[in-house]
Amino acid sequence: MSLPHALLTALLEQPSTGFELAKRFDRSMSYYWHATHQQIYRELARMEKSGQIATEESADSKSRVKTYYVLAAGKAELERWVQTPSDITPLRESLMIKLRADAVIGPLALEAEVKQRILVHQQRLAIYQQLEAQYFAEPNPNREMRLKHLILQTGMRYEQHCLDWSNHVLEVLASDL
Amino acid sequence: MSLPHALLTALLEQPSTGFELAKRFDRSMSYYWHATHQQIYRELARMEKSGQIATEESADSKSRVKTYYVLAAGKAELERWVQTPSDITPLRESLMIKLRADAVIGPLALEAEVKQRILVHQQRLAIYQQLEAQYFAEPNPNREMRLKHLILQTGMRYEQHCLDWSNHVLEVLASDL
DNA sequence: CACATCAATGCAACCAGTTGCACTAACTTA
DNA sequence: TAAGTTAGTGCAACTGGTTGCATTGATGTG
Repeated sequence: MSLPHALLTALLEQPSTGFELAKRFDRSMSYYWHATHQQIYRELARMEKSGQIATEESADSKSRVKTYYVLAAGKAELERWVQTPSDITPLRESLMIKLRADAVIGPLALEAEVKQRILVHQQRLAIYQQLEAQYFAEPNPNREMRLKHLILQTGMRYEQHCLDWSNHVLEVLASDL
Repeated sequence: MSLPHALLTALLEQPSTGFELAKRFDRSMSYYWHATHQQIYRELARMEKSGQIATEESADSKSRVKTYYVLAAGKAELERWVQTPSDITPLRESLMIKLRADAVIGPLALEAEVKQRILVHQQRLAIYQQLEAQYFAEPNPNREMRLKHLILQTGMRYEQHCLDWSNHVLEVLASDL
């Protein structure tokens, strides 16, 4: 289970409220680990109970806003987890099932869905390219920035992979007419 | 939710018992849609109740073995589903979280896990190549075989993509010493 | 001032996936 | 023939993820 560790990482970068975390997740992690705000709040409550994180007392006490930060136990847990190999997350790709169904019970007009995906992957790629230009223009980045750049490039590689594949599928489907 | 439709597809190819389905899933679908035998049995029971599949009466009635086959309603449902675009399944890649954690709290010896993954991807690729030689040697395949070959090639492309990426990560991590 | 919108947190119910165990029937081998 | 393995089905309990809704306070606008 990786969500708590993703949250620990995000909180180490920047102590935040649940709401801010949810937003940052959407922006910076949602393409390789998705979480809803509900999951995030539940997980934060659990982690607080187990002593991995704590809330900063807000200046005016009437506010409900909780800013979480990581305790030593939380950082230790993150280090432990990072160094424990985890299983490869199994793929879940419904389009493959559809392709197989199409193979078995005849042409079912999958082109439309593949074309739709091409648009989505192109959009994501464009967003990544923009992020890259925005955050990774620095000529001599430090280790942290080099690794974060690597993560972004991973996303770009993946989207490009999906694009290439989608175009290939369109060719194969077209050759079947 | 794709599991019922994956099962419908598999049952259209070949009426089977739950046990056989579980085995075939492991062999032919597990790399893009994983399911445990528990899920499969539960789902088969649901689909029987809703009239999409039925069980063949076994010759000697004392056997508990149930061979399922697809009813017209099941095939119709599969066709309907294939033609309804589904959302792209969000990625869940814990190694990315580990990389990000490594970027934030310093080197944590990720090389070992990446090297382990390289072995796994190589093994999978080897299995796929063997399957390709075994089932797709035919010079002029029909539409069904062309599409099934495409699905297998998708798996091979994906594993190759993961291999290339893993090697790239090793390089980046090594350049950080 | 009333109304809308956004920031922020959370409950409750549900659904999907996992784990562990238990059972029966057939076949296999010491 | 007793013990072990494999085929085959399934229950129960749990965890993780999703959906829908409710609440509160602040800020903005006709």
